[in-house]
Amino acid sequence: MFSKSCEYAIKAMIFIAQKSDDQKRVGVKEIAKGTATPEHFVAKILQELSKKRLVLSMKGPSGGFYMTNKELSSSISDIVKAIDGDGIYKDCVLGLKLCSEKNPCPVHHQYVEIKKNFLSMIETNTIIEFKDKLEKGFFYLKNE
Amino acid sequence: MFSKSCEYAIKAMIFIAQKSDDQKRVGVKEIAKGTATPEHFVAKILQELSKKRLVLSMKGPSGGFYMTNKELSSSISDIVKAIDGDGIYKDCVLGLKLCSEKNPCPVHHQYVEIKKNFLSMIETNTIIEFKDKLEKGFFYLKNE
DNA sequence: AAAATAAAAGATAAAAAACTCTTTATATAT
DNA sequence: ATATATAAAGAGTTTTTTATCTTTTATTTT
Repeated sequence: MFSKSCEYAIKAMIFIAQKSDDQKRVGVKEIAKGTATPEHFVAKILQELSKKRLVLSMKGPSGGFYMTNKELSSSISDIVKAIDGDGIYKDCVLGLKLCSEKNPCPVHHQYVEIKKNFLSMIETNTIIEFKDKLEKGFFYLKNE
Repeated sequence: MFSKSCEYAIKAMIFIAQKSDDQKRVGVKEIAKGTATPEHFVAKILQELSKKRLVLSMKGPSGGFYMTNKELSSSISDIVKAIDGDGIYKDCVLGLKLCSEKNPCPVHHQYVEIKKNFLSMIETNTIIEFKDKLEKGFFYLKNE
């Protein structure tokens, strides 16, 4: 579904949302440990997220990654598009190059509906909601 | 979503269903050309499908790949499981190792419903239906 | 200003996926 | 029987993804 990079990006962003605020930042080591991701690899991904302004960062002592309300309002979809691109939006599920409404693959019409729900899911779920729900104990992130 | 191998497998099986019957078989070259897939690569995948009895094959002159009613009743899901494994059935969409009903990731409950519809789609769509529908002109396969 | 800390950048390496080529085995047709 | 056609098997190669390591740059603290 999503690439490993993308999965790591989502987990890292949720983790940063938990642990940081305007005052407090989280370092790569802590993020890697807290999300069970390879440290150097997740560092690379964080660079990318930072460059695209999905997370903020500060160098130096007491530096690290953090998010403000703006970044916290990112959806899963925003992260997916930043890391994996928009393939999930436009590619045919069977991999046909020219599949479309006018030239549909055998499952195109059925898939349209399913995709709509899936995209809606990743678009409406934002990081800040995860943070809120997690704090209320509705969900668990660190389960691996 | 699916690997390239899996996409090629699905296309190849639909193509074989179109072009072959008990008497007539299709060769790798024709399959590759008819599905716009790399010849040697799709040959490899056909070996796998043949070993797992999703398609039948005969060596020698007038040999090639073919399917009987039994093979024609395979679903997309059968092909996916044969080539990509059952990850799509059991893996967490966010990549969490221990995500489950009891220990759900933030989108688990929403995804359950979407996944149900998706799996239903790939389980109920069988190769023989594609063949029938294609012959009736409802769909187009070779559009790339 | 100097030292320390932490991300950014860049280079490298390992693993997996995608793809190609060559040889072998098997069936058919002559 | 022999020649031929075709899939099976196996051994590469290339590309992409995943992962690691090193150096540089920016910031803070002392």
